[in-house]
Amino acid sequence: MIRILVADDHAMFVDGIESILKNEKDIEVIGRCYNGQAVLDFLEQQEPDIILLDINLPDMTGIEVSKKVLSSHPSVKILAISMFNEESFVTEILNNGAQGYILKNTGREELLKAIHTICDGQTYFSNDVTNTIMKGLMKQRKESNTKTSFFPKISRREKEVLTLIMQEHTTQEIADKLFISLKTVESHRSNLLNKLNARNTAGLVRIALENKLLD
Amino acid sequence: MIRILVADDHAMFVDGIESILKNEKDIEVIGRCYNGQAVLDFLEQQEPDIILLDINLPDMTGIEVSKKVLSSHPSVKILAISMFNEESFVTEILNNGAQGYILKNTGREELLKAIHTICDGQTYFSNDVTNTIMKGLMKQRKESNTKTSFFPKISRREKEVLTLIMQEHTTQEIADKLFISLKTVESHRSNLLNKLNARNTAGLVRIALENKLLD
DNA sequence: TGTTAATTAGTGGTTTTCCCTTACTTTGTT
DNA sequence: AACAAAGTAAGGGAAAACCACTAATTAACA
Repeated sequence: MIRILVADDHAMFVDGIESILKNEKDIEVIGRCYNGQAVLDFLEQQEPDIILLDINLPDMTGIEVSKKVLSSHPSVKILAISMFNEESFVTEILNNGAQGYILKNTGREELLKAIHTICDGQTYFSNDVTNTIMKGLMKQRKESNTKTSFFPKISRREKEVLTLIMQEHTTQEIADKLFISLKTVESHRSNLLNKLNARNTAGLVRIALENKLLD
Repeated sequence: MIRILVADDHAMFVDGIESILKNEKDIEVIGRCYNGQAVLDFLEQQEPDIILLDINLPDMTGIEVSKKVLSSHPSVKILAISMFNEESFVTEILNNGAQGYILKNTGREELLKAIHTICDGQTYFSNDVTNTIMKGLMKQRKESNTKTSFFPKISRREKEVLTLIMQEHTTQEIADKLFISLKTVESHRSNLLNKLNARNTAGLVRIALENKLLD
């Protein structure tokens, strides 16, 4: 028997879910919650196998709920449900412990399939969601390519200096390694700050990493 | 008519693909290549609609081939094919322009579906592959949670200071923002250097970004 | 209710980084 | 070849970061 807790602030939707699930012999809805706090309170009393968790609850986001639930009850499985097929939502909640993600327009068949799959310890995502994720993966490429071109070109020497800066070497150490004067390295640093629009070393390192200027 | 170039160093496999495709009226195999350079040479003469690209070619990786092909022929679509359902391979080639990724144990039906889908400008991934990606997405979380534990815990205040450091603020500015003394911020900086095992600001920022200590 | 960890702040000094300016050299373009 | 633009190289002086040490107050937690 799979014991399920439904967490969603729209009563109508919760009813819909329940009416779908009550015909299933091996599934039992053991509770319903209309906000995040109610979920946490419920877990103090009983532990369900799966939580059907809407990611847009009134008091806290599904991500917060997921985090808190798993830190106190790590064996509980979470199936995220949402109106929105938004890449940021999906990745966020997956990175915070959800075993699956389905959309609210999901039909009866798919809902049952998702529940059983997750109960078996596997993961489940509806097709729309996987498509979104995949597109997101590929979008990264285009964005990083266009972003990179915003910066002026970094010269060979500047790249060497920047690499050594990121390896935590001081200006003096870099000068010794490159067999040039301390003052020359300082010039390169200064030019790097201008080119990358950074105020100091912290910005230099951050911008270099965020834009993958080295490699 | 969809014009296809098959690139794989295993002749047997290329034969198999061709025998599947020759029964299709709307698909024509216009060439076969046994290494990456041959693909680039072929494109000088003719431009296919889709390249079925093995990611393990003898002379260069599928990623390199994909990069070069798309920089000179951006309208060509690439369907990556591989023996291995390895997350790193998949994400790598998706970030370098492939429109799809299927495994070599893929059947006739799925191959044709993938070709048609990609030809329509959409993307296609076999189910095994999407599962792998999704698992990878979730693994990030676990790994980062365990990796993080290598470092001593960073306190709330230290986190605030670190955030402001990464935003290129000076110690004085941070002190003003947090309404504490310059010397206090210096203490926090010093503690951060110790905790994260960094020699200077550069290391602080790099380690913080590489290990996603903030968010 | 202790004990530990965090936050705060100080003295006083050293090292490192940053800014502004000046040359000389390389590179690319007309 | 001529010229501009960019790269490389340095100097002095100011600002910022780092270091070692001490130490009081507060929060966390078992």
